[in-house]
Amino acid sequence: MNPDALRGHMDALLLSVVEHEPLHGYAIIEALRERSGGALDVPTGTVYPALRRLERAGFLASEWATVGGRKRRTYRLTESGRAELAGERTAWTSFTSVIGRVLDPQT
Amino acid sequence: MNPDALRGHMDALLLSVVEHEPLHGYAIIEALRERSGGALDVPTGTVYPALRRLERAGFLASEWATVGGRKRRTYRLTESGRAELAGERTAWTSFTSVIGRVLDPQT
DNA sequence: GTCTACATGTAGGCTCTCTATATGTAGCCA
DNA sequence: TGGCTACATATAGAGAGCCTACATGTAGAC
Repeated sequence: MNPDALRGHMDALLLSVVEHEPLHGYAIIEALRERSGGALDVPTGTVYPALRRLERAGFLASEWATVGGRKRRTYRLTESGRAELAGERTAWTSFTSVIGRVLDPQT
Repeated sequence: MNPDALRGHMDALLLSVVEHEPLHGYAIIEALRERSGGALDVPTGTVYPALRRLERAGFLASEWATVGGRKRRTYRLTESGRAELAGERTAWTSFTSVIGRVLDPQT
């Protein structure tokens, strides 16, 4: 997967994966790998800064927890984040429609 | 259309649009706008450098022409570019499949 | 005692797209 | 004559975000 292709879609992926259950960074990476059937293996250097950015933007909220002696920062979707995710899904649909039409014109 | 979303897909768009007929930069911008139903309005500052990059990469070849007193640099797809475009189309299909699966898991 | 899995984080680089600007021709209109 | 719009190409610099590489630490297995 070409890294640049993810540009501008990472937010939607991250928000989507914590939609129904709060997860910490490491678990988010694993969830992305699982949901994508192994195609998405996003490095920590991408995910952690992105999560902080999304929290700053108000789309995520986090709190620390200690599980099995290890510290985790668990992120959950805020109301604002839920709205953002809905918007991202709509944008994704129109995005694929537009690009798809250009790549394979039904002429 | 969020500019970042185009990242990594611009090449495919540009190659696709000159697949069946050579076009010059200005015409390429118009073709993208038409094919996308007006959704894609790519600025010249994006297209011209991108075309040169694709030519340097060997995917496009260009030659100058003068039409109606105006100079045009017309780009055509090379054999290498044709192969690249095919690869980009395959990549696009798997890309949309992967992201789509993460955004809307059929769980 | 070492290795792997778990877990978070930052610094710096890289690349691409965008905005803004520059340059010039052709044609229309007042 | 002057101004406006469409046509046509090009570059400089900014901005953003994803990546590589590195740093740090715990827990458990062998």
